[in-house]
Amino acid sequence: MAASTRFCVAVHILASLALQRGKPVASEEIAASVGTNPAVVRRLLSDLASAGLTQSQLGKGGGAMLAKAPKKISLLEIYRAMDEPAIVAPPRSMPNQTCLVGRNVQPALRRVTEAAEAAFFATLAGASLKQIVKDIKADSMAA
Amino acid sequence: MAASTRFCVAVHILASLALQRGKPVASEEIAASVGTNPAVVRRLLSDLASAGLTQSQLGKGGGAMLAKAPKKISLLEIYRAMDEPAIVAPPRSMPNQTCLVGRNVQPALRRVTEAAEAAFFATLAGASLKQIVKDIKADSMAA
DNA sequence: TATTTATGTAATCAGTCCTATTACGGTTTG
DNA sequence: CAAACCGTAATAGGACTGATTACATAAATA
Repeated sequence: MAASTRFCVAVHILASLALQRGKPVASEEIAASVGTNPAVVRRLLSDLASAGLTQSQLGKGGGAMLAKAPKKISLLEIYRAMDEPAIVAPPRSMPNQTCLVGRNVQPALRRVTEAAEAAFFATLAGASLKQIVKDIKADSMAA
Repeated sequence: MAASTRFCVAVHILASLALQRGKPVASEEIAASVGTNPAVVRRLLSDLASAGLTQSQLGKGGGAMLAKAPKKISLLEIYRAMDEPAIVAPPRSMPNQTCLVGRNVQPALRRVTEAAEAAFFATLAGASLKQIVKDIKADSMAA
């Protein structure tokens, strides 16, 4: 699978914005930190803005800014904004419905996987962008 | 992303074996229940055998069987046997190491994502193949 | 022993998704 | 009006999935 790296990059972007405290940051500047193309950053920023996490200022001197305080942005919100697919992907072809197992395995399994995904999300919900920013600063102190 | 469906299919396969109570089941028969190609089933079975969850009998009248009791097979073991990639994929290109954020975001983020993945795995570890089989039977009763 | 049935594995192919890149229209500042 | 910047679409290269075919090997059986 070519797994999506969007979530990690989105966190990187938001952390960069948080460290600028309201000053608009150009997509080109962010892209230089992430190590990717400005258009990629703008595309992610577009999704983050739709989710209400950022806002952009057009025109000269413009750029992206946080729309909420870092403390109020949970990692789950960021994850959701990326519209990632389910962690556990169901089979592509329909199982044989005339078979006892084929008819019932996937619903039975889904009950467990949904609980597991919920546990995953709950952990992300418990961490905020502020914590990430704090960790970034702490790492810089230690070095 | 073309997410992997291997885990769900593997559970389907193992549930089919569990319901046969030790009688070897041919890959063709399993494939008919799953709705896929026998070679796909054999490939998954190969991974499951490597993980010690199944064993195969070659030759005429052969097929696959469980190597352990359903009660002793957790969904986490099955998931691990599929060798799925990490749930949260790190960026492909290295962030700019001369930048405070670029240097430190990913390690900081990883601490949280590892905790989230651990929560996901813990839930899978708490469920066994036996439960799935029981649910399958229960569903058939209800219908 | 020859035949039949099955597994194990490799090779290939089409389809899908991801990221990078280019391009261009629209917006705001100066 | 010119410059800087965003928003979005289109395209291309790479990577991974699952389906399929093929074939060597192993075990049961007549």
